[in-house]
Amino acid sequence: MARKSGSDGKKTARELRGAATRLFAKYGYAAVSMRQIATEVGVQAGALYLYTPDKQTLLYQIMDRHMDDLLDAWQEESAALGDDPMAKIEQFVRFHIRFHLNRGDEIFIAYMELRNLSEENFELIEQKRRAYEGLLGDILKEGNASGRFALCDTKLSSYAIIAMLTGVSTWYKGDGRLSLDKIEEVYLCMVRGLVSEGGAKTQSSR
Amino acid sequence: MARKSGSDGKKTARELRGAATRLFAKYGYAAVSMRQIATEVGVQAGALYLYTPDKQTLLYQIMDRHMDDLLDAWQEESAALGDDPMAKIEQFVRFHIRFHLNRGDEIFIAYMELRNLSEENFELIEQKRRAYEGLLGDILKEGNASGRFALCDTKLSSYAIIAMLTGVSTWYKGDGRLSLDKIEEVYLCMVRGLVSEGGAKTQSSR
DNA sequence: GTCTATAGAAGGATAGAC
DNA sequence: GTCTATCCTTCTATAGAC
Repeated sequence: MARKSGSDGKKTARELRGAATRLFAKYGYAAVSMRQIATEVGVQAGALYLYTPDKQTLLYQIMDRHMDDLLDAWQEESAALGDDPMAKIEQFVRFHIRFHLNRGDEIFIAYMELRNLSEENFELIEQKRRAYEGLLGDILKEGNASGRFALCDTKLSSYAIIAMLTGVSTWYKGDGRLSLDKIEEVYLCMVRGLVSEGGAKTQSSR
Repeated sequence: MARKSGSDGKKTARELRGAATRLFAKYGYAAVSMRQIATEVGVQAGALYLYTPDKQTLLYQIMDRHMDDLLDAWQEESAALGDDPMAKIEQFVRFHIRFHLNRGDEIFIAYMELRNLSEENFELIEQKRRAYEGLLGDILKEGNASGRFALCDTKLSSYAIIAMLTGVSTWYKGDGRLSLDKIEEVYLCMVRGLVSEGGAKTQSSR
């Protein structure tokens, strides 16, 4: 793999993924052409195929890498946590908001472009998506079983929490009236209300 | 406007909107071709342009009609309501879930294809979308002002509630373990938890 | 490693026959 | 009101020069 001076394959590959991520998020996978991506990267369209076999694989790799990052980051973040379900869910809320706000483009793609994955690729991503949702589901189950939570419904509570947390990405603009800390605090407050329905309020450590 | 027997313009126009709605929801606006739509309708591609000036207008009309239906339906549904914010929000929750589950395709389009609207069309739709979200916002403001609710944050609560309610569309399949009634009940329960945080629980009339 | 050139398919939209 | 035929553009992906 001889390399000319002045060119850098690794860098171009990175820029390709970056450009594709930005453009897919902004205009949608189907609406973005390889030519557009090439222009953004600063190379000719044909040159892209040195770095990806096709457009579909480009989409899949963006989503797959995102899911891996997400799952790995939670592994790391949750390692030091004890057994208290309330502490766990608070950590999860903070984690989800923070992680997702830092990656607006990837999130958008992850939620909008599932249907543009090939059948096989969809299955692979869907599996990881379910694994992530299962993390929250497990916390809720534990909390409900131990009596720490009083859920309206375990499964639906997990859907509702994921939906409201992910929804932050749809309106958050870094320049608003609310700091990231304040947003986390408000969502913690709301999630506490959700998991404690019908029972005594448990004030957390925050 | 002479018309041959055996053909029916009104009917074809209706079928065009129906086919476009189904296909846009399933594959995405950008990924669907006019030829595909024509095949679904059962006419030739050229014939579509008797009923719509272009593809963009087709998308806009689907979304605009949907928003009008939504706003009109709430007008009707809320007309008989009194002043109690808790009664209002319960009605809103039921209404939103029921309305949206009956129109999975339109919802999907309304939330996924905003970015494929032209700039002017986007503004028009966005205006109606904000009007709808404002309905919930007003209920929350009233409830908070009267002390009936104890919200973590008025604006964010409305975002969170809309997000969790709309999220139902993403997992609901008419054949699941949960009936529509049960789903409404669970979401009512969760929303009560959300609006009553930190204060005494108010048991509603259900 | 990137370029130009191009194959080959498909797209939106229009014209004119019937 | 619908058809066939077609214009013109754009697309993904490949071939081969440098």
